Amino acid sequence: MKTKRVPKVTVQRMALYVQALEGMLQKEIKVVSSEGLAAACNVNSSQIRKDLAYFGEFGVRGVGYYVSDLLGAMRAYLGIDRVWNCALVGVGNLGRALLRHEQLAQRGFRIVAAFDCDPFKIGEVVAEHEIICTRRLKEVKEELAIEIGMIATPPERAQRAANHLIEAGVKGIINFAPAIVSVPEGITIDYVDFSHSLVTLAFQLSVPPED
Amino acid sequence: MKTKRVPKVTVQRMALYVQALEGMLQKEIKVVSSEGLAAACNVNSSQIRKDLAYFGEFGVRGVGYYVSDLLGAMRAYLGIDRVWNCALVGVGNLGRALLRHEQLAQRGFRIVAAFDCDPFKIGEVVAEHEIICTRRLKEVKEELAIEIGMIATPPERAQRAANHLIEAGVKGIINFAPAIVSVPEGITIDYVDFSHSLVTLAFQLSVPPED
DNA sequence: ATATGTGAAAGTTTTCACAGCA
DNA sequence: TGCTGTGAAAACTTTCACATAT
Repeated sequence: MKTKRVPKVTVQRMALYVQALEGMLQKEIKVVSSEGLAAACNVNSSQIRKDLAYFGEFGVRGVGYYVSDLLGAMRAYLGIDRVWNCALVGVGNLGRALLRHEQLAQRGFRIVAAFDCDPFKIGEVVAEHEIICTRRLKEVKEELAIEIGMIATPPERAQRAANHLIEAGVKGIINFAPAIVSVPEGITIDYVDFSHSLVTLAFQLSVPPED
Repeated sequence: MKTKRVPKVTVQRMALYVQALEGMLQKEIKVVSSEGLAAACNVNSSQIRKDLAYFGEFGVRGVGYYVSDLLGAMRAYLGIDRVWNCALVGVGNLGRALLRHEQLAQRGFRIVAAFDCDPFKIGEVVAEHEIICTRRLKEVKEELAIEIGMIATPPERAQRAANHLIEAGVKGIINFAPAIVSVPEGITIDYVDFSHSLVTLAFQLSVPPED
C-alpha cells in the first residue's frame, strides 16, 4: 500500500464505484472484475485498478474483487462507514428538498438541525425538524455534534452562512448556493452548483459534434 | 484564436468566471485584470488567460478586460446567451425545488414542462406547471421545442426516464438521480449527485490534515 | 508602466502493456 | 488460464516566464 496524496478525481470516482457496487450487492453479484466494474461506471478498467491501489490491494489475481469485501473496505477508507451529523443553513425550496431527501440519510449523511434567519420561518416544522434561528448555530452544533454544514441560502447570504458555520467550529461545508465563498485555511468547502452543470451541458450542445 | 477542443475543466471554470463577472457588473466594476478575476475565483491568473485563449482574445494589454464585453463574449461562446427550454422528469421533493428555483430560469434554463408517471400526481399544478404523464413526452417535446432533460426521479427509474427523453429526441440530459445511466453515442449526459460531493467531503475530513 | 497572450517547463492523470500470482 | 497490480509511456493540465502590445 502506498501513502501518497489521493487525487480528488480518484475520490470522486470512488463514490461512483461505491454506487455501482451497491447495485451489484443488491443483485447478489458476488465477484466482479475491474473490467466489469469499469463497464458499469463507464470508466477504463486500469483506471479502477490504479484508483484502488491508492488505498490497498483488494483483489484476487485471476478472480477479481469480492463485491461485499471491496465495498466494506472502500466505505472504511472513504470515511463513509459511519454517520455524519449535518446542519442545514437556509430552509428555502432546495433546503426543504434536502431535508426530505431519503438518499442522503440512507448514506449516512443525517441532517440533524435546520437553521434560517427569517423570523417567519423560525419555529416552523419541516420533515420533523423545527427550524432554528441561525444565531443558535454554535450552541446547537456542540449539543448535536455537527461536523458538516450545508448551505442552501440565497447567494447573497451564502458567505454569512459560511461564517456562522466556521465560527461554530464546523470544518467541512458543502455549498449549494450559487456564490463563491471564501474560507480560511483548514476549512474544506465543496460546491454543488446546478447552473454550472447546466452551462457545461449547454456548451456541449452548442459545439458542433466533431467527426 | 485557436480551434482546439476545449477541455471540460476549462468550461467548468468558465461558468465560475461568468458568475464572478456578473457580481462585478452589479458592483459597477468596469475593468478587471486576470489577477483580479483570479482572486475572486480562487484560481491562478495564468489559468484564466489560458482558459480564455481557447475562445479568443478579449483583453487589452496593459489594461485588462472590460467586464461587460468579456461577459457578453463568454456567454456567447458558452451558448448561454439564449433561453434553453428544459423538461423535468420526476416531480418529487427535488423536482419541486427545481421547478421553483428562480436562479435557473434567470440564467436562461427554463423548465417548460414537468413530467411524472405517478397517476396521483398527474394533473396537479406545481409552480404554475401542470404535471404531465411521462408518456406524452415526445408530443410535448415537439410542441415546446425542448432541448434539455432534467432527471429527478428515484434512482431505479432514472434509466427509464432517460430512455423516454432520448426517444423523444432530447440530446442533452442532466441527471440528479443517484444512478448511473447509459446513453447512446451522440447524447450528452451530466451528473449532479449530492451524495458524491458529500463523500468527497467526508473523505477530506477523515484524512488527517497533512503538514 | 502594466497586463495580456503564449511557448516551453513542470506537474498530474490516464492509458498501455506485461510481470506476477491464484 | 485469467485477472490483478504496477512500472513506463502517452496524454493532458497547470504554472512559469517573458515577448508583445497599448
